[in-house]
Amino acid sequence: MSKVESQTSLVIVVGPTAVGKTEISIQLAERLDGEIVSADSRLFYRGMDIGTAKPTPEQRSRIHHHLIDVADPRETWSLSLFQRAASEAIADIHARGRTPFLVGGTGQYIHAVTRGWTPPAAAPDMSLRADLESRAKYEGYQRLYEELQQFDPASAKRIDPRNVRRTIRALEVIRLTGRKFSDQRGQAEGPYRLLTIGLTRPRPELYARVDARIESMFAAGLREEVQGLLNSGISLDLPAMTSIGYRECVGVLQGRLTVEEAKMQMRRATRVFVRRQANWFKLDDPSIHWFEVGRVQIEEIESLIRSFLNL
RNA sequence: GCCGAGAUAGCUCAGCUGGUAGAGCACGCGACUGAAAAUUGCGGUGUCCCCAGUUCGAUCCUGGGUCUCGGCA
Repeated sequence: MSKVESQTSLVIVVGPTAVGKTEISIQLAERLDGEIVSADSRLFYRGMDIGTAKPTPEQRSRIHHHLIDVADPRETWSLSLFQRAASEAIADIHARGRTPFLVGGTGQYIHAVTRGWTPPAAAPDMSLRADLESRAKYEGYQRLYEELQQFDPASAKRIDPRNVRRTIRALEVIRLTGRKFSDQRGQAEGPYRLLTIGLTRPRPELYARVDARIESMFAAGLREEVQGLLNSGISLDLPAMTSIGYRECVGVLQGRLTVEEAKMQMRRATRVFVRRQANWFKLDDPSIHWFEVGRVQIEEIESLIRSFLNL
């Protein structure tokens, strides 16, 4: 068996939020006997459906989706957990003779899978983080950063001094493992044979879709969904509750924001999000096959995938 | 109609009795290896409402206009 034949073929579908990934990827999976592995840091969580624009039950009945609704919102899922679960799901789909599609908007997670990242194995230590956070607050972020410079200059060079989050993570790994953070983050040969489909739309069109989607989220009961989470006693500083739409609705429910203000903040935050997502997948990346949604026929993408899969 | 206040970046506004401008947000670009829809770095934005005058020089001073917002009729 040649190396190529022994490698699992993986189709990636990327693109900004609201571009139309969900529907297009389902159609492609239907035509190509595929299953979808979600690469989205918010779709893990059960009970967060409206604000995350999760694929609907109807959509999910058409195609098997993996890594959706796999966690309680009170849990914290992470890059490493995702990476492991995604590899398993892909292997499982492949073993059953079907085609895995990795679809989602969380660029970091997709790179971790496709580029064979090996993140440092030290699991998050919340009390250590809280400790370091309070030091950053009372002694200043400079102190933490100086500490990082001292113990791991290579990491310090790659992290902005004021980026307390990343500084803390690096210090955490050093503290927990006794080794430098920079020595532990690796990148292996990616384990898959890849075809990356990028979906795009002109920014103004995308922004208009975002605005419309925000309206329909409220119409569909976003506030009630958030109220339900609050009723369950969820803590507001969990990652799940930092999601766009959720934090703003909390503001409304606590009387800090009007609905109009919340919508405006959501529009802004989502547009910023769109731009930041674009940092992970560039239009001039030669390894990505870009298609403008609305101007491309699904058959065109399908036939590209077919030839990749040798069908 | 009268009396006040104002007109500066896409928006909200700052601008020391004159030397052609600035902050937040927005917008654009970048970083990211167990919080990533998180966190964070960098960068443009302009007939300083119009016309005249004073001045070597007006966003700033003077006069006139236009418009906006208050208050009183």
